[in-house]
Parts: sequence; C-alpha cells; structure tokens
Amino acid sequence: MVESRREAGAARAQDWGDLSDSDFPDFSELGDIEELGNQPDSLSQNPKKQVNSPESWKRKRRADASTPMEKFHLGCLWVTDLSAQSWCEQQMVYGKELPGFQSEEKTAVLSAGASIHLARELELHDLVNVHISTKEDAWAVKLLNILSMVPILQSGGTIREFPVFGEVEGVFLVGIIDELHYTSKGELELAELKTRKRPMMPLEAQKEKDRFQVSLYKCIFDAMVRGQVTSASLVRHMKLSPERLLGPPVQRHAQQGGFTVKSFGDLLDLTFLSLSLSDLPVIDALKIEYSHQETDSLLGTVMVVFEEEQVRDKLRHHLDYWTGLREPQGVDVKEAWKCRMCDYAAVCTWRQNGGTRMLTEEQHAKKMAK
DNA sequence: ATTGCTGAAAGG
Repeated sequence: MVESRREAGAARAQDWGDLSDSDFPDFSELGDIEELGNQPDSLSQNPKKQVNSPESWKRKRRADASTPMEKFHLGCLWVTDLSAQSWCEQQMVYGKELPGFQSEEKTAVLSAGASIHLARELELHDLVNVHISTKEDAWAVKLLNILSMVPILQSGGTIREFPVFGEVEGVFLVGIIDELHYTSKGELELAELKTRKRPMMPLEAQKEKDRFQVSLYKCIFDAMVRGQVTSASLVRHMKLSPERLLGPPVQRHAQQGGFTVKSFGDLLDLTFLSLSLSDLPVIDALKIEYSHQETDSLLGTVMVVFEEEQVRDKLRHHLDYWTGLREPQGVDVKEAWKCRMCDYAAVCTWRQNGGTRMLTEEQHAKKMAK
C-alpha cells in the first residue's frame, strides 16, 4: 500500500511566495534596538523604531485593539509554538517578530534532526508532491493524510507524522504527531523522537518542554477521536470555504487514494465521518525517546505521565499571552542560563530590565571569553 | 479583493 503525503515546500513557495508587506511582522513593536551593539542587518534596516517599555507596550496594544493572535495574523497556534513558549516565552515572541533570525549552529542541529525524522518517516510512507493553490487545498492534503492513516491505525499498524488539529481551551491548535502505534499490551502509544547533538540526556527544562509538547498532542488527538473537534470548528477558525472546489492535482491525489471528492466540503465530510466511525481509542501512553544524532544511539526513554489538569493550567497560562490577557515574560532568574544560547539575548528587553540579578553584558562577555 | 494569503517541526 502506498501512503502518500504532501511535500509542499516547493508548491507553497510558488503559490504563496508573493507576499505583501502586510504579511510580515510589525518590527515597530520591537524595543529600541539602536543602542545595542551587534544587531543583525535586518534590524537596522527598519526605519521606524521606538522605545518599548512595558507601559508603552500596553498602550500600543490597546490602541491597536489587537492581541498577539491578531498581530501575527494567526488563525491557529502550532504545538511547537507552545512548547517553544514553555522554554522561554520572550524568545518565542522574538522568533515570531524576527523570523529566520537564528545562529547557523542552531540551524545545523535542527536540520540534522529534521533529516533523521524524514528518513524515519520514509520507512513507513512514500512522499508524494501535490500541487496546491488554495488554503482549502492545503487542508485537503492534511485531511487526505488523516484519511489514509486512520485505517492503518485501526488495523493495528504504525503511523508517522499524523496531523492533529482542534480547539483546545478556546484556541485552535495544530500539530503533527511523530508516531502512533500499539504496544504489546494493546495500548495506543504516542512516540516522539528527539535527536540530540551531544550524547547526553537533556536537562529538566528541556524534558519539561518535551513533556508539554506530547501532552498537548494527546489533548488534541483525544478531542478528535472523541468527536469534540468538528468540521464547523475547523472551517470557522481557519476561515475555510467548504463549497470551494479542490484543485485538479488535489482531486487526482484524492482519487488515487480511493476518494472521489470535488469540493473541500466533500472531503471534510469524508474525514469527519471516518474519524467518527473508526472508533479510535484515546492515547494511553506517551513516550519520548532521546537519541544521539551522530551515532543514532538511544540515550534514554522518558514515559510521560499525562496530568490533564497541570497541562491545561499551563496551556491556559500560555494562551493568556496569545489572547492579550498579559504581557510576554522571559525566563526566571534561575533559568537565566538559557540566555547563553539564545539568539535574541543581545536585543532582549526582558534580560536588560531583569531587575533581578542577571549577568550584565560585560560579565557575560567575560564568561564567554574563558 | 481598499482584502486575501498562512507547512509544523527541527533542538537548547
């Protein structure tokens, strides 16, 4: 059986590559960065700059009447946004404001991890390029991936890169589950592979972020199989048009998978019918495996205890930033070590105003020079 | 279209 899945990089760049200025984050919201040395070129090119105290942040936000969700033009949040937020909320926000701004070392480690994940996916699925022209096409490919994987899971097979989406705590979340399979005890287990540059288990802060990530996947997946995620909710949050006809390449791809669909709504109905009839169980076990990138050796396995109340409390706390109920926060002083490897340390106002004793730039430079 | 468009995750 051939599993197909979109590899959309090329298609997206072609179709949606011509973005207007309004698509890019408003750099004027960033603090006054002129006084700080070492700013990247992209920053100094921005003509409008202003001092950004917590007070002005509040006033500006009110003036715009916009929440971060609106400011970044987001209809949904990615699970990885939320787990990055768990590491450092302020860093995640800078990442949104200044996309594509990260060190080469970090990019290299990330892409090494990405290629290991891709190789693992290819063990189970073939990738098929499907040309997409609209957002309905893009969601259609996601739904077709779900449609193709549900029967495999139902018959006890293993699937990788399973898309999940749904409203949780009032916000629409989207993610991709690394792997789902049944254990020898017949339990449905989520397995998340984390590859690592250095051959050692991560610190607690990293583990906590990863536990949060897989716990969120369980929240979303469980909501899906329980019928708590509806097509109406998807259509509303993502502003989709069910009546829109799918592009011919997507219709052909669906046909190859045995699904005859013309409109996006046709596919919506099929997918939600399939989900409701398949009677999939909720996820019983959450497993994170840490492996060494270079040698591919297993460093250790963490079984995550799903604590729903804690997860939802933490999620709500994170969402309070996104829905504009509070300002973004940097890390606590005792986690200031994270700033040493943060690409935004030089421009971070949280770090500068850290009231609490963080390292000054000078101390930091000395320490780095050792 | 005086608006629309939005790949998630990759690791520290």
